[in-house]
Amino acid sequence: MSSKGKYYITTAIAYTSGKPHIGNTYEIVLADAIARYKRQEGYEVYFQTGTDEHGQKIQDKAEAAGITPKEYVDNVAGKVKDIWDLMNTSYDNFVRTTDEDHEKQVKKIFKKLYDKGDIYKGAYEGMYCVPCESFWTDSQLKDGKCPDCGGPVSPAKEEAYFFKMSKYADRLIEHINAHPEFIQPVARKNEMMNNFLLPGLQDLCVSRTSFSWGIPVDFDEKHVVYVWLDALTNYITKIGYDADGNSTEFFNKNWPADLHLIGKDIIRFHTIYWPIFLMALDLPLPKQVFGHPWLLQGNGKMSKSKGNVLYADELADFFGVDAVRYFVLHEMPFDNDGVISWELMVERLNSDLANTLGNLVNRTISMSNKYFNGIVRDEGISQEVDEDLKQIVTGTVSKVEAKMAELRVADAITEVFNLFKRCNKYIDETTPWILAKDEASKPRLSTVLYNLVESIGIGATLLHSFMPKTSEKILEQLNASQVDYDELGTFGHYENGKKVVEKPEILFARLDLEEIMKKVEELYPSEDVEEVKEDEEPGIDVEPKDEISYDDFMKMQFQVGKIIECKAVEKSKKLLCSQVKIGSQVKQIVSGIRKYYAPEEMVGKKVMVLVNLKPAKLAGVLSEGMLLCAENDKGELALMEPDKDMPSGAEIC
RNA sequence: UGCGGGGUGGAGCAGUCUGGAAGCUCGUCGGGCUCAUAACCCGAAGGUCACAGGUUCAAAUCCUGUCCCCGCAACCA
Repeated sequence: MSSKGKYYITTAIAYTSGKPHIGNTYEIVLADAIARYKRQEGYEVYFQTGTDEHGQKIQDKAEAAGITPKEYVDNVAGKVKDIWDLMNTSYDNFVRTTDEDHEKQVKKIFKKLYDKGDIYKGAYEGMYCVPCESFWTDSQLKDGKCPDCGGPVSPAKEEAYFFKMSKYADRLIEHINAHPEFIQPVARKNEMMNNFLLPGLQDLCVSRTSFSWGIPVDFDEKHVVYVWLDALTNYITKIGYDADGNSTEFFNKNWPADLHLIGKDIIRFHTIYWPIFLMALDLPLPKQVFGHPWLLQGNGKMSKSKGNVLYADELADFFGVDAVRYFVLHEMPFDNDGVISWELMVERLNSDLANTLGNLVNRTISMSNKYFNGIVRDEGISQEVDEDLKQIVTGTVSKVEAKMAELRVADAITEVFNLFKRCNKYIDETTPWILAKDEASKPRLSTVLYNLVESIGIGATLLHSFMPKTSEKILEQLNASQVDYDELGTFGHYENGKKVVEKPEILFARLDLEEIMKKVEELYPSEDVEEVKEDEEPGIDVEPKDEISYDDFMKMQFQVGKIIECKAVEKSKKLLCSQVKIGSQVKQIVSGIRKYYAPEEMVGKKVMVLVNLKPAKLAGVLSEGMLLCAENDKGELALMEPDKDMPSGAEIC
């Protein structure tokens, strides 16, 4: 097979702040499916992935763990790589932003852009919180205090380097308009244009002095290169780019990238900042950036604090690697977030993998053994019904190809499974068990089984990009080899007279949902705490605050307030504005409880009020106090009402 | 409130750009079959395509307005 040219594909590099969950893993599997398919098609594929290892967060985490940042990222990068390997992903290069060659080039790139005048030294201005070492804009401040720690902030300036984004904006707008395929899915294009490009780009801060775990700016060592210029450049540095003009042959061959596969949250950085960096370096832009949707967990977003994070390795323990690959590849909508849960996994595995595919292979091999001792031979006794089968089977490759060209991987898999479904139907149409009863129809039966084996062989070949191990297992059992890609549109590759394996191996055993759920609960005992309602309430823990003195406590005035009027704040989704009678006076208090209380039901309630809180405006409405609420771990709120009736104004102490 | 996404048979989605017989998967019900992992095959029920106007011979699709949901952002004192 002659080469169709090069294909350079990358994933985003994973941030090494912790072990990647199934949502992160989805990206590498998706990239792998595309890479494998392109290879099968005959492209010379280069597939790069890796880890992003600098930044404050990592420095902090390492410090907390009492190890050096490098030790910390070595550990996490190892975990990332282990999961990528477990998922059987065929990357060619696993890069790390702490690699020496990368760091060297980033320094050079920074210098080059500085010399060119695209990077200039300026100052980052804003309100600064000393303990948090963070800058905040006025709008980020909470009541004039640091939103993180609530401490005081003061105006400050931090010296920083900036990149002149605006200089290249027009060129980028032109490029995006001229290349509608550049940003995928297309809907994202308008988002980028309307939100960022057309209103005018702000210069981007590309250095920091507030932490040290990064690549130093080599002509100004107290600065480190800030994330994007460090991370994005891996796409060029790690294939041989040299800022001094001595880039390798390999780089010249592979750049520009054919596809950057990334999450939808970082589309902006890949379709605006990255192209502009490349323009500044006089390099061509990547051909396509695809921002894939998110994989979410059934009951809400995956989050570590909720303890409902799914990890690829745990899923693989239950279902096997290829089943997990199948799920994430097939169940993700093209431009909508997808959902994963144990229940859905079991359902897909049973209906698609066990029933449709596994059972098909199993029954075909069983029949071959039963009727012909495993020998597969086309006796040339064709009937009309064969034609439709052959047409579907040989037509699948072009359908898959069309879907893959649009990166619609889920649809491509569906096409492959349609082939298998057609085979199941063919068995019913030809009723081999009836043919077997009559010696005279044995030749026909032989042809039927040949057609099945051949069809499954073609299907298994097409399945290889998505489920490589399963594909190999099927071919092994058929005693067949992969059909050459260019031959997939024709029928009759299986060599007459070959023998399938004697005992078919179950590819995917049907699973019992209840059993799986039982095991899941054993694995996550914390989860069934929620299930057991009858038992004593587990209670929740919150972040402890610093001890306060009795004087501190006495500074706060709590009173019973009676809500005499309440309405929704129009400009807001969350806020209610209440008139609260406290003794003889009436205060207006705004609270973010609209989700839990209707304005009508608020009226008449007697609630606990923090009275002497400094008034502030919320959504433009003045609020002169705070209605106190209890909050559970889901963030649901409940007002505090006195246990016995108390007059408004009664002090709470 | 701003930006974005969405509202299509019980569930999850496609179809909307480029109007032209409402489709897929799962589930449910009925039937068939027995080679196979209680699987496979066939059939059926079930939808005012959020709502209201408009354009058109024709609208899920185009235009106008409204309602609801989700994410992000601002305010959740």
